[in-house]
Amino acid sequence: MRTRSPSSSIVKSQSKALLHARLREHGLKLTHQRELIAELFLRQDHITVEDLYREVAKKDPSIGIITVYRTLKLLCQWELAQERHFGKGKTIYDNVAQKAHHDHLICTHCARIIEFENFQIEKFQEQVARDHEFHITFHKLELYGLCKACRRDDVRPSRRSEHA
Amino acid sequence: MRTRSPSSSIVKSQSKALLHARLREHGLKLTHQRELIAELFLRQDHITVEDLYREVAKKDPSIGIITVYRTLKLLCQWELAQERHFGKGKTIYDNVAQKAHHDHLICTHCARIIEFENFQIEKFQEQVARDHEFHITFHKLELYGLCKACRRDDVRPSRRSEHA
DNA sequence: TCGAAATTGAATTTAGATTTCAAAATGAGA
DNA sequence: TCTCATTTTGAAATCTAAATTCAATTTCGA
Ligand SMILES: [Mn+2]
Ligand SMILES: [Mn+2]
Ligand SMILES: [Zn+2]
Ligand SMILES: [Zn+2]
Repeated sequence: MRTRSPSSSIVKSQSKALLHARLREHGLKLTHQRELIAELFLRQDHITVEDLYREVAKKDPSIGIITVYRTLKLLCQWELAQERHFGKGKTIYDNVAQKAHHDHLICTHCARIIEFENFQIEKFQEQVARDHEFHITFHKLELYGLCKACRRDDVRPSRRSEHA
Repeated sequence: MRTRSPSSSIVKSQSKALLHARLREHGLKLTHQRELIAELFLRQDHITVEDLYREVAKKDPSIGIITVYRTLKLLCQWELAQERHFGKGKTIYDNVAQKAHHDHLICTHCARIIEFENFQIEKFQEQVARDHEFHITFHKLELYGLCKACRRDDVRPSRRSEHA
């Protein structure tokens, strides 16, 4: 992980300004729903619609999950978010507002997601593409397995079940 | 692509023997539905349930798509098939009966899938894992872009629409 | 403040996949 | 070859994530 999310109050003011700017650019309206959803989304790294909806509902239970879907779609269009499909489950939205391209290590035991980038891998990807006269526009590299914490747990099988 | 599917008649007899052996091992019954579905599946590289169902229906329209789902699930359990989720669309079933691990180049224009393997990339993946004290159990590397044919077409925009 | 235009939330729909269940088939043993 | 317990099948129903529809509400520039 290269970038760390800045402190909550900075995120809050920055994300509000960012959101307002993007909305104006596109002739869209600033609603309190969009404001809250974007603020909570931009405060974290990776989240599902369901989980973000739950967070949103804590602050304003009148907001519908469908508005969460729609707001995340907007954030994707503006490249503040990116859809990810790890495993076969629900879509995970990656907060890429302060991040460059990166790939992921995904723990199949506790669902932790670790970000990384490796330029050597990317160079060999280009080599593979050249060999096949292929032109890469984007790529996904996902490494699944056990994170540091879950590897430790593995030697104590009794603790396995306390993980998601 | 390292392995090429052998000629149809060899595949047919081989796949029937293979299927029969696996079914016996697991105390399951050899039905003509399973025989046809497996034979047609093992004859190609990558296919969706829908497309395989269409192939099956040409030979025996009485077979239900649900049996195609169920048979592919069996083939996956026996590691003759593997589910892949390219893009966000339907599941693609990869015929891995004669293949070792490999990754994919996916053309976003014509949907062509090219298989490759690159040991240097895999080595750097292990390096990344070591850096994060992570233990990789499996991975996915997908390179999206334009294949050789579609790059050529791109300089003649009028031909674009003839592709899927 | 007004009012056109955008946005919202609930209900409905879609799409892919899974589950349920009665009828049909398979195949081991007689 | 016949019997019959067990497995398998196909259709329909169900499930889940996500998209669409639409009347009511909100936003924001004039
Ligand atoms: Mn990420
Ligand atoms: Mn493949
Ligand atoms: Zn873990
Ligand atoms: Zn192509």
